[in-house]
Amino acid sequence: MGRNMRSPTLNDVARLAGVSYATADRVVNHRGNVADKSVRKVLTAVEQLGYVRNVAAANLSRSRTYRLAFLMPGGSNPFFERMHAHLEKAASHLKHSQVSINIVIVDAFAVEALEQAIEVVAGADYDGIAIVGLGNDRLVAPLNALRDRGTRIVSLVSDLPDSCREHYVGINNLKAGRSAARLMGMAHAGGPGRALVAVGSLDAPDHADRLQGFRTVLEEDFPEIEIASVIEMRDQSALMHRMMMEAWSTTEGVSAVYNVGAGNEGLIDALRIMDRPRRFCSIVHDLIPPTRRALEDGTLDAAIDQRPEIEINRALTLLRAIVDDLPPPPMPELIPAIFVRDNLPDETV
Amino acid sequence: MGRNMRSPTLNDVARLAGVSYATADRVVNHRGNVADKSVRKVLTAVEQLGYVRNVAAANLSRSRTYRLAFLMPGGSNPFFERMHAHLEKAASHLKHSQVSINIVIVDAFAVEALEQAIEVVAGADYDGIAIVGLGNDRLVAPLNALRDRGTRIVSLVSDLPDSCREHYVGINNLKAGRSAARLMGMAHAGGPGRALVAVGSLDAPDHADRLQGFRTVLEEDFPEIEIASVIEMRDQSALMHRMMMEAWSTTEGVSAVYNVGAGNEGLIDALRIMDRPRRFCSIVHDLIPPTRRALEDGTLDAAIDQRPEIEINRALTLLRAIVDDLPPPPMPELIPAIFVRDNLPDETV
DNA sequence: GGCAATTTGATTTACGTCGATCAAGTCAGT
DNA sequence: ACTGACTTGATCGACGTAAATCAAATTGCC
Repeated sequence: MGRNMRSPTLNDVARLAGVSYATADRVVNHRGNVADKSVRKVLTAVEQLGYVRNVAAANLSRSRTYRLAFLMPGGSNPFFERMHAHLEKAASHLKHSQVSINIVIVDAFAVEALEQAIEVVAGADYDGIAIVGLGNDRLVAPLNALRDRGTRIVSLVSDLPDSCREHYVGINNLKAGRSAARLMGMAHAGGPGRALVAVGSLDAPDHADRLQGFRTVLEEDFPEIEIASVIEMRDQSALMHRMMMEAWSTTEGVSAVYNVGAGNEGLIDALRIMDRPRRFCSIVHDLIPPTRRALEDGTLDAAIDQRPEIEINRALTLLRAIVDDLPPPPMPELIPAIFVRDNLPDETV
Repeated sequence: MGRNMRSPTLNDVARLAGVSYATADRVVNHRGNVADKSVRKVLTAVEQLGYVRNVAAANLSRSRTYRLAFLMPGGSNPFFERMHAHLEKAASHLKHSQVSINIVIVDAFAVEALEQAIEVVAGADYDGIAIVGLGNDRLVAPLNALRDRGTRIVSLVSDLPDSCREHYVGINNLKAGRSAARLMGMAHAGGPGRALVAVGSLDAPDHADRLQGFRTVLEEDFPEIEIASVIEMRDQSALMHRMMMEAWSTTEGVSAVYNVGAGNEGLIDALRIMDRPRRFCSIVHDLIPPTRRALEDGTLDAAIDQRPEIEINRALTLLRAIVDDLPPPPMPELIPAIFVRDNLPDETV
């Protein structure tokens, strides 16, 4: 523990290894054409000194810029709008750290569109990309091609096939669904109940996971709560409104509602009209302006949220780290956040 | 939006301003001895080009090292143990970004000890420090002295007097207490209830805030739930156990328990012994091994957590940013996390 | 108009790395 | 011992900034 612990430089390594700077450089930068004996000497010296290359100096030297792209759904989805907004903010902040970020809009749920987008970015020589993924095998080939051209890949919100990305930035949707069920169970205080469940698409792995988690916990721990019906709609707010009203009028004794996917606006409007009993529990996903307002006025009891801003930040730190060939900084697991009326963030979300 | 938008250098600024590099440097680095006219010309050019100095190059040039210190309670508190553990991890990761971190252990709740510690670090010429604060005016003078010596200050977990720090990294404890009440209310499903509340010290502003938030929500939204008694103990686990058993046997119809502070081990042991009714709600703060186990086996219903690892990470990014005189990156508000049995992180916490 | 003080320009070194180049060295096989 | 292939050493010029020096130019003041 010396006083002025200057970190060792590559020069120090070369000197200790008894080789020239050039040779040490050849080793650490994998330039090849080095005798095994020298490689060993250099690696030993690296180990011994605890040398890590000074990334700032390295990037300065090669005037490195981080060229990143984010492939994600756009348009009318308020969740992704929130994500975009934060990404823009982060991008303008990082502009002065030589990071440039392109946002590539992709149609939601559409494998072909995503496949196509991947091929487009493959031509643009990005250093790293973040993809809101789909668990479809058609993506494996183009993604591997991308990787072979030197582009690093992380998946965001929804995972890709394991082999295609270096990290997944998102929550465990099984846990999210389980948590919803737990809250709903708590809200029934041991009493019986009937729940209406709405889901965007059961093809989407995240929705399927949530529903499965939800089911499991109800069965295991709250058998007196029954799932009256699972309504599938492709995140359509208007459809949600209609079907919810219908289910409400045709189903007896509904005590709870859980929306696995999007389309919360329609659900909330329906809830406001419905003549709910005093003990009624409604749980949705994603904190967006309508759900926030509904939490505040008591129409909703809880919203499970992924904290998309945090996910964006993580994706960015991760991408920068892996582009630099550095181990990612220690970060605790992303947790499905449970929002109630009282722990909402101050900023208008 | 040109193709290869190289960021402008100080040389570009100087050229545009019609002065020499040396003069531009004098302006941006506040070295003085520059005519007002030149200052204005340079600043205009900076604005016009959107120049921001290349921090990597700057730090390389002056071989900058970030000397940071964390002043926080140590010893037997499992919450701070968790915090320490993560800080060590982060420190060893950042060692190779020229960041050195010293942890200074301070007695919890002790103003004199904190005051003394601040004076000690004042002699060590740190670039920045993070302090688990106390809202005491005795700290104002030494903290200002510190700041005048060029040390940047952020408060962590518990705030300092406003004027003494540049940022506060921590949750809003009012929201935390309110959330606890909301969950407890939900768990009573409109029925009546009596709650036992335990608190570490009402002098600690965070505990006081939590209790006040808790009270407010119960009064406003769940008037049928009554606070049977508020037991104050200085986070003593054994005392907690004893007093909880006593309160339990002397109070009729207790339906819920809320622990505002530490000492959860004692509470959990008591809960396990107590013959609780089927619908019973227990809520605590801080996810630590005992509370995690208690959530898993159903002894506890919810734990409100600050995510200390995230707080550490934020404090570190913030400190680095302000030491570099840069605006901090956009980060969403820290939210009291609600943990139930089902959204616990995988890692053993 | 002249002296001193202030302001400016020009230039240099250093920071640690990358990506080159070029000459010199080693070694195997013939 | 000679060729050709591989291996090494030495060195150089970026990258953008900090920090310093010294000489030159511009000011203010009487």
